[in-house]
Amino acid sequence: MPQNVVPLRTRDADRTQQAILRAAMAEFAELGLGGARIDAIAERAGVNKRLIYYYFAGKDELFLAVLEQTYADIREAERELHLLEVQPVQALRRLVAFTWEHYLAHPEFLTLLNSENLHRARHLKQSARIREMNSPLIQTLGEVLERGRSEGLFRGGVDPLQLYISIAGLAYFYLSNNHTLSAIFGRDLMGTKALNQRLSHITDVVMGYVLAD
Amino acid sequence: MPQNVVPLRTRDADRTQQAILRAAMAEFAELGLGGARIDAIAERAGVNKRLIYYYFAGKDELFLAVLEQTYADIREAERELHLLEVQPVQALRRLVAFTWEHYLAHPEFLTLLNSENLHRARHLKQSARIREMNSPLIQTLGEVLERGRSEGLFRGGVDPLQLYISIAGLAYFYLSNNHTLSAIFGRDLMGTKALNQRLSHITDVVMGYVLAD
DNA sequence: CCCTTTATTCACCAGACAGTGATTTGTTTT
DNA sequence: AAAACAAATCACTGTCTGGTGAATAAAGGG
Repeated sequence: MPQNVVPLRTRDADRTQQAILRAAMAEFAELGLGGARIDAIAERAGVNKRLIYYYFAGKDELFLAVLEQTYADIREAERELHLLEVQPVQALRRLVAFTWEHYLAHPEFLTLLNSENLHRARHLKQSARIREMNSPLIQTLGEVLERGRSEGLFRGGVDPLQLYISIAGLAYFYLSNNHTLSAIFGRDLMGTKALNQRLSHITDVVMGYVLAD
Repeated sequence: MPQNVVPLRTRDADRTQQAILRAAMAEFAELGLGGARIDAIAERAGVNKRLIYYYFAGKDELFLAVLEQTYADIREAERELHLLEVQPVQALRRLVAFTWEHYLAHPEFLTLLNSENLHRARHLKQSARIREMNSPLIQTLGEVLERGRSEGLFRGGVDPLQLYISIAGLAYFYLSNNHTLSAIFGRDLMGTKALNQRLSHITDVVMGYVLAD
């Protein structure tokens, strides 16, 4: 019987680090940076607490590692968009739907960002890695807008960063604040039908703004 | 010399409670519910810590009291809008500007809401007071939209709640996430010029969507 | 002026929490 | 198989933190 080339190991630095990172992401997303507990992360990961300090220096460094991982995931997904390979109108619709669906599928991203903003982005500002991951999305969106304008489809003078922030905000606020919104307005916002209506509304808002009259 | 009708008192339940509430609002807004410290609130308020437990039962109850105060303030401000006394187009522009300016002037509202949503609105859900403060704004907005439609100015089929959430989201996301956004995109978002551009953009987005072609 | 009520202070606690030095145990190298 | 290294465990700590029981002092009423 041939032995595995990579034998099952009882100790595995990679596996342990991944377990810590995943556990930390869940803990930070649920409770925020302030509410998260290092002991809880260790328990979630099934790992001795000391290892968190062995692989990551401390709580703040661990939080930054989680943020970096989350941004890497989003950049990875953005790369699959291929906005320049379709018509401008379709490209914009695709960007709206992608943003909506990504936030919907990754609610932890929303709460992690909220935490980081509460702390005035002090972790992000220290991160060279995230600055290197600089997204080409804004520039791509600028090209889409310019192409649509030259074809007479879109209005001119649209700042791509403003539009990007608007698309994100239209999705983000609804999903991030759904608990207080539905508590106050007494309407279910997270059912399948409501979610579809929201995506449809967001798309209408964005297209209504961008399309030439 | 006539004695003051309301003499200067060294003890004053009202004044103490207000001081605690204000201090708590600042502390919760800066650090979130998890990061806020009762001792720090007592110190900010210049009040013995024990009084926090005397007037408010505990940390969670104090947080709820702050939330209720914040909502009361916003309802108060909304009452000054008089959306039904002006033309539909002007009414909508006024609502957009009001929302933007209120968030800008009250950044604590944004972080308090983020905290409450992190906790799945568990404080708000317990609050009878906030449910009583039910905002007539959505209904008013519905009337504005209907009036505009009947005059042929606005498109039909606009859900007032969806639109309200969109207006809020367009303002909220930009202001609440400005730290991470400017860290990532390397652009100042909080200068006077940038803020004016944002309000202008938001207004364009909303009007572009609502106005009939 | 005393008595009741209410606002405020004081001293304290039990558990939680981030972080660490020393040690053991498994894996790889020689 | 022994030495060298890396991964994981153990035992512990100083401080912080939300919360509380009891004492004290000011206001107000009769």
